[in-house]
Amino acid sequence: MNSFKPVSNRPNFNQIESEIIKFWRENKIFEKSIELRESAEEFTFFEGPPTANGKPGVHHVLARTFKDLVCRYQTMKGKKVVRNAGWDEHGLPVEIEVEKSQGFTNERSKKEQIEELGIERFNELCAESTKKYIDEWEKLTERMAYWVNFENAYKTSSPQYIEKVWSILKSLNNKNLLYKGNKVVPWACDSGTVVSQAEVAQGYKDVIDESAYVKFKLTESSTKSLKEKFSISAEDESPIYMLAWTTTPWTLPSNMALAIAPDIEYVICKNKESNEYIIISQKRWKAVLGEIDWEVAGSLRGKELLTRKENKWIQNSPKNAEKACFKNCIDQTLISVNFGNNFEFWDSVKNDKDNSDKFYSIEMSDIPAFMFEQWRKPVIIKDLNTNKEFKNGEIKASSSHGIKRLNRQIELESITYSCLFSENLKNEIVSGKKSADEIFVEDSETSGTGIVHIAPAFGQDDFECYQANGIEDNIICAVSPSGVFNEQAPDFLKGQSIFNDNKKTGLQEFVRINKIICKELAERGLLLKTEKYEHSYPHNWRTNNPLIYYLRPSWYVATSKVRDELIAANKNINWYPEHIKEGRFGQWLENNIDWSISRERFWGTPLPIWFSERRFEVIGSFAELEEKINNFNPSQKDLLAKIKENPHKPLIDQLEWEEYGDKFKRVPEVLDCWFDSGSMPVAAFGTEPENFKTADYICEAIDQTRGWFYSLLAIAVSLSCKYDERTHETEIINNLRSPYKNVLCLGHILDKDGQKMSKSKGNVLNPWDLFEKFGADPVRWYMISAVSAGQPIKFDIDGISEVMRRFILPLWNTYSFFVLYANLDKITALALEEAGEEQLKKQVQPIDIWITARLNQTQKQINEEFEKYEFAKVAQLIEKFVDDLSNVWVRSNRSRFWNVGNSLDYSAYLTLHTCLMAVAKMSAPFAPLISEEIYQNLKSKDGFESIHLSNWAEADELTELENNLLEQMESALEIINIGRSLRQEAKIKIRQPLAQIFVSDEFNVQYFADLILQELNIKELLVIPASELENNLKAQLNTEISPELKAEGLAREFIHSVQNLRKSSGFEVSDRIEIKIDFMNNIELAELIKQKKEYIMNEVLALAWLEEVNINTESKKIKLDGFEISLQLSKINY
RNA sequence: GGGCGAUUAGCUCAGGUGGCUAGAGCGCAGCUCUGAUAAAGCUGAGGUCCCUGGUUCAAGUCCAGGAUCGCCCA
Repeated sequence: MNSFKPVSNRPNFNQIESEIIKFWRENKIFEKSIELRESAEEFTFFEGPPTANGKPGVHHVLARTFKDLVCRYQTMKGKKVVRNAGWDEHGLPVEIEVEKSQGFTNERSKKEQIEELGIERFNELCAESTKKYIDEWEKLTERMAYWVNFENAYKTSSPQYIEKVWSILKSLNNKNLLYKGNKVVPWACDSGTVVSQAEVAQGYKDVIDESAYVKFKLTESSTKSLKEKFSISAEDESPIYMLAWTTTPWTLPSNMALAIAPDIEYVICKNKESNEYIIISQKRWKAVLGEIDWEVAGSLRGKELLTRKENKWIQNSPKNAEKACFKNCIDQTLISVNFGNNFEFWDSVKNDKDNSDKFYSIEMSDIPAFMFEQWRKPVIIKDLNTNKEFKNGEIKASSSHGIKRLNRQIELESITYSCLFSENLKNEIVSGKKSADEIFVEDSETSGTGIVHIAPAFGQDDFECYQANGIEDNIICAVSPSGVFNEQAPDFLKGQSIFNDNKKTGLQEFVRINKIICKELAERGLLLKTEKYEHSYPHNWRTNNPLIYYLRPSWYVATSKVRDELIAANKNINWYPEHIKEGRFGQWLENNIDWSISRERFWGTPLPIWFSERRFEVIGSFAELEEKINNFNPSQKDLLAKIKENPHKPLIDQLEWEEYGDKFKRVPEVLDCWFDSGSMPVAAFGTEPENFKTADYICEAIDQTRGWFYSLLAIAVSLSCKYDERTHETEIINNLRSPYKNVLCLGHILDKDGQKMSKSKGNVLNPWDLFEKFGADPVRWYMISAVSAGQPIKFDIDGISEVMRRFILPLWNTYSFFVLYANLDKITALALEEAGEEQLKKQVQPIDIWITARLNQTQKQINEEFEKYEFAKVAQLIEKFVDDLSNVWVRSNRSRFWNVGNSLDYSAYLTLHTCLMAVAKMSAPFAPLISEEIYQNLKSKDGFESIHLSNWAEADELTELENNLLEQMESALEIINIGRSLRQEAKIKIRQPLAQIFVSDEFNVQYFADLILQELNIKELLVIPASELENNLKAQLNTEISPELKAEGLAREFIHSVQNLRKSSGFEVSDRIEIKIDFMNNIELAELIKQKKEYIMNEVLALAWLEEVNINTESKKIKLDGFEISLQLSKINY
């Protein structure tokens, strides 16, 4: 009977792994791995919920590999690692999937088609769609050996989850961080819906529109002050116009401002006949106005057009930003090391024309140190208090160094102009934060005028420019959602559609309305000219009608109010790779704007906001809703009961009540699904919003910096803060903490040529195929070791084969070697344990201690790298150890396992057993299946039920002897290499034994001289002083070959030929043979060979030796020392 | 347009805080060993460290500018 289960040396990992998985399932090993640690410290992991309405792909395998390995590692480290799955069930992707499956056509509005089907039915289909692939996901997850609890999975569409999300929204509202605002979105007037960005991208078409050059007349006072600036006589009473260019004249009735850019050069031109003045960019006046009728009367930069009123620095934090009111300002960005108010010093530094290196010393605690990020001139600033030096360019604004970004606010006196269609109303010209050059093609030579017409209702840039410049008036939007001019429009437009149908195509266009508006402007003397302009314009890809950008009401979380707190919370997060922290994620936080959380869609968490004409109320739970209904509309009790089961649209939209005269209805929107998943630290655990749970570890791909990583942090931080509307201060009311401590941010998977994987390119890999061909562990190992985590990975199937050849198979071969001989020697795991110390002491050899030391060393290194999340390095270290084990230790100790009736070499078995068990354990988080297989076979009966229930190994300190042996082995391996190259140089094969090797005394070869002699086939090793070696060599050979050595060499040469013949004849290793030899009259050679006859026969397992002349049949000619002889082998039974 | 990352051998990738002759695996070529036998080892060739400037005694590494590729956001 075998002690160990026999191991195939041609393993089918797919099958082996599947059996391990079955073993885990049947014995509930995953459950036990948590129960076992019941009272242990917790290590919390959050699973980012995937949308399960598609099949999982290799990128999911990648993320899950890295999720799993940390959890397994921490479990083995003794932590209790609870990990529940999660499903993101809401959102647009699900809706689109259902639209497709319903065969909704593109010709008609999808909104209409959904309403035709019924929102109730539609949402039912959405709910079903998310369940469709859950089975597939669970199977793949199990097969790839990702341990996660599906039974306790959180689901974002479950009533319990939705209720907790509501409680968050209510809490945010209580903290004054929820508000209703506006957002400019792509809008389809024909179907009355928002169009997603992805759909917009599909619908761009080239169209020709009538563009207009429009004259905006300055008010009297602005005309006067500008004339002063341009040194134009005050007696000249001609009007001044600003010239703006637009491709959408239909937005002109909604004009609210003009934007200019600080650094564009503007000219004021005078018409030679009419004497009127026009301001336009210097680069464009000739092309637009022409030199025939116009001449330049002066020029100024954009920032000089506006009068400087005040000059101050402010910190660009949301609090100050609000107070400072960015009205009409030009700002420059500085970095402050220490906040203060001595600006003259810095201006003088900046204006110093000397370009040589300067050393400015100041006391930074007293005087502010501002550094222009854009400074070209090298400047070193020394803080006299701390003696710390700062170079400009070295410091970047980052909250982590206490260095803040400052803006220079130059408040400007505004220029005002008369509204186009109502001379009594005035608008302003703005410049500064978001100005013309950012909105428009910067100071173009080919189009525009350098002055941009701002209609905040019809462009995101316009809207931001308007808001950023702090103009607080209500936004004019003269067009209704259906595309008809409303009561805000001038009389001649009211009630007219902005569209007309093209007579040929039947499609909508702006041609008619643009003509009407231009005609009116011309009559008012405000139109310079029109021009046909061809440009790319977004269209509704379903109906082919033009889209407009349109201001829609939207609900926001005021995350910009907690920007500093977000940045502060980020400080305590460990990011892997580290650059994400201050880079991609940090930058994103620094530029944080309010989060628009409402979506005009159907399938999502309904916003729990009910509004009346006077106010709105946020409902935080079903109980609150019940209270409202009980008190104010008991007739809907039954409805409410249904809603508690399924709180989705459309049912919930019917809930309404009248409270002391206020009629409350629900807002129709649903919630951004990122808010759902970001709520998970509260909603998945059912805690109170402020007591959200914190993960020790999360892991997703890099696209989640703007997705889940952000939504988690934004919600958690907002819940920890409160905004005071009166003082405009944000106050931290809770411990400010991030909902996660460590984030591993993975790169994307690309195909082997670096192309994105996509269905259309046909380069998508199916994980199942990979598992079947290689097994899950080799795939996991490849993903971990191919690149350092965080880099994009070029996924190459050949890379998996390489992992197989480089690591998995050598490990497996070593394992199979052990089992093969242990079984022959009837050694059991128990016997090894019992033999223990004493046997070891008797039989231990230096090389055993060496490999154990290597093991210890490796363990120590990987423990360190694991803590640093350097998993690729861990894999590398394990690979190197297995290489040493297989190619150094096993290779030179094989004979110890060929027990020929002697006493067993327990030390050899013990050493190899120890190493294999240790490798299995250290690989267990990466390759959980194969390591389990090895563990199960090698463990003794009272071992752990599973390797994943066992404990992670700590490294012992190396003893002096161990350190010494590590060093000696390095020397020995080096000498062996030198010896081999010396042999090659002297053209003497290793088969030819040599008498001596001389080794420099710089090497210590006390313990491994035998190893060197064995590997190099040399009889004697002599250590001599380095000075006695020729040519500074570190070792030298005695290349004299005595007749005795010659005979031995020939014998080995002969053996080599016989072995090759054995192999090519297809004999088994253990087959016994008969040799027939024809020496072909080479008498001397024959004599030499025959001297070693016994040795040779023994080596090649020959039982018979026949010397014949003229062997004909099947004989094989071989060359030996330049002479030819003939051989014939045959198998014999014994 | 903005942000982030990457660019090192034929291929895939390592190379904190500047420091000997820039490394590994694969591939290629040559050689070797074989009682782990469709396994294994050794040696070699192969580099303008993307380019240009700068700092330094010293730059793959730091700084500035540029090129190309990728990702994210407009």
